[in-house]
Amino acid sequence: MVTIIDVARKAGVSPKTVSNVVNNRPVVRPATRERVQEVIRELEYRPSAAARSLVTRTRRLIGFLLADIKNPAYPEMVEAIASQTHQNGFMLLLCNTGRDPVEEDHYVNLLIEQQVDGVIISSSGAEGRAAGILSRRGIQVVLFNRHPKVFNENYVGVDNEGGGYSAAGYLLALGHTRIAFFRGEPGSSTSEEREAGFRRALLENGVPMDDSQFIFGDFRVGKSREAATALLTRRDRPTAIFAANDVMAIAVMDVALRLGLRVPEDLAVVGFDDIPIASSSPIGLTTVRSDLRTMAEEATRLLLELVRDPHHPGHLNPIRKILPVALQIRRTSGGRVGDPVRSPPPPASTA
Amino acid sequence: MVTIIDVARKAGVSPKTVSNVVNNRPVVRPATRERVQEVIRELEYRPSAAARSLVTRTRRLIGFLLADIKNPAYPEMVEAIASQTHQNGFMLLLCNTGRDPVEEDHYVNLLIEQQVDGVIISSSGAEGRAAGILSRRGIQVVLFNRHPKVFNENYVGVDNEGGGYSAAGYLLALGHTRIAFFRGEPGSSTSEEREAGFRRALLENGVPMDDSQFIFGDFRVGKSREAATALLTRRDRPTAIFAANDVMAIAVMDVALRLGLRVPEDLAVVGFDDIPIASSSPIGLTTVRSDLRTMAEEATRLLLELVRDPHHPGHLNPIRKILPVALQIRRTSGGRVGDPVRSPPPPASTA
DNA sequence: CTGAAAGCGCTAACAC
DNA sequence: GTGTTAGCGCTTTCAG
Repeated sequence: MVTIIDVARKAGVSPKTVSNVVNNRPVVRPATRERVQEVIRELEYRPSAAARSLVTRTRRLIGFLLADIKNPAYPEMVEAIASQTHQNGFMLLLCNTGRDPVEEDHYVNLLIEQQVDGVIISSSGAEGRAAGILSRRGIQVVLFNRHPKVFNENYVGVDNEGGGYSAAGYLLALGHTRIAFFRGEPGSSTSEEREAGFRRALLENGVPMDDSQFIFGDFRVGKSREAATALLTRRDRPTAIFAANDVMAIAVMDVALRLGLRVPEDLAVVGFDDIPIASSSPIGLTTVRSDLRTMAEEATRLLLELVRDPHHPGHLNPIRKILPVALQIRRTSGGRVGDPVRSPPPPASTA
Repeated sequence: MVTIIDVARKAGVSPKTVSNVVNNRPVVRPATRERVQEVIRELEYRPSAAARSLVTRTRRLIGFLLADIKNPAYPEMVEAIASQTHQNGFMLLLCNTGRDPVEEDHYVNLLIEQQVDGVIISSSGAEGRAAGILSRRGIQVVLFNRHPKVFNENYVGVDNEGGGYSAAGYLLALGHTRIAFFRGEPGSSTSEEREAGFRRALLENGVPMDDSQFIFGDFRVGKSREAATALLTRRDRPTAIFAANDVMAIAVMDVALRLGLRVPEDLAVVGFDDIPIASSSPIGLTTVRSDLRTMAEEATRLLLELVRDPHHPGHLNPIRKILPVALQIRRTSGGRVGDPVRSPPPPASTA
């Protein structure tokens, strides 16, 4: 392995000078810098991150602790986080907990051992242990997208309550009164806030609710399909479903179609997130759009600021940044209930 | 920060003993081990990965260099890779190049500086520079899913040629003769191999081909939509399209529907990968299924073996593991060309 | 089985 | 501007 000493020797300077060159410190005479860089190129010298961080106590490493990368909402966010951390010279450690608290703890330990500079947390733990453990170790933390029941860390998310409210409001305006709500995992703040908005809309409109219309879908396909099947084969099945995320909404559509129900004529479906596939015409999902990319960028920017600036206000007073959402009306929400059935969707429209 | 010395002092042993305990070396007397572990818990000691790897020269870090995490085929694979690396005590550095060679080079440099133990490479560079640079540095490398034109590294992939052959064969058997092929990015081995299989099928069946039926879709939605629009508005538009991946196939469906074409009656569509959404009933995409999870697991296992075992045969004779694929017939490929139009898909079947 | 000393590759602090 | 010295936290010899 080529070390800084080898470079120094060959360039006829001290190791410190090489270090100064590598770190772009402007104290080196141009001629010297040039010579050193030449030797670096020749020897293909690459500084050891381990050695460097042992002394600087900064690893240039960011962790991303997330619940489930298979949720199609994530890749967009991962890309944004990756690209921004990379631009700033940091590398990204991906920690996919699979919603397993044991895995999460293991990841937290590894992140501490790696002495990462900061962690973006978007995992499930309703108790929020990870954030606490990490920040007590002096590791910067930003809660992202979801948050524990009570928390005192910086947080970037979207207006879930408002989104739930406008989705439900829209379905009510279309004349629906039997609307089911598809929950995510228990304890998930996103699901609970979306449900809160949903409930507020129904309450304000004097539409009665009962427990049977609140279903657990678990944010994933498998469980959602079971739950949807049970719901849609009931005699008093709802005329509309608002799912706490798009994955579940699409699972509901899937089940409905297989049961011979037409979407939206027999069942209106609304989701949340606006994942990429939602806008494709075979799906055409009406959904609450959250700007996943912007949210990810905001969170990353905030984290990097916290890492770099020890006097950042976020160190004293946790910042809570809530981004707006917007209802995207597409095909699956249909028209007014009781309207004459409109011309079917594209596949048959040319028949 | 609490160091190994603090623990040693408090436990009344030498640092070496603490080290032995931490690394589960069976040379410590149980009583001593117990006492040390107690102190570790009390002090919340976590060994510094930086310090450790400075001396052991192993970072317990794996890099994953990939072209575009937004391709829905990736999350499944990322999950498999992440879970397996994690189980083995490694962390995963995610390097999303966005198909940009400059970014790729930058990532390669960072991976070298981090002295990662190994890298799974699934990025675009047709020249395969990354793999060469890394392995010359003694970093283990496994090519994954795609590969450069010429290469001499371990490789895990699927039978793209065979998949292309059976997809095309199936469309031919249905009576199609005007079949377009949607290419991925130029130079991508997956796209080229799939095309090769497609061509072989047409050749063997004596179906003439001309350049106009080979279209660049670039593996992404935007470009694919443009290309599909151009193709489908031609007077002699094809009756079937085989896309080099599912994302492009769905983009084609999307465009077709918007143009008022029925899928599959007016246009049969076949994809490649079998991404999760492909099997949902609103999509129902006929596609060549590759077992993404198994492929990812094989690649990770091979890489970890190479990292751990300096005598692994893969160090001498590069291993090439090609996994089988299987055609998944669903809705979008339709029935025989010229057959009386069958009853439309579920949405209208109850009308 | 445990302890002492050396050193991994780098940078911070201080000389010059 | 540049060189020298010390030491980051750990593991690896090698003694005991």
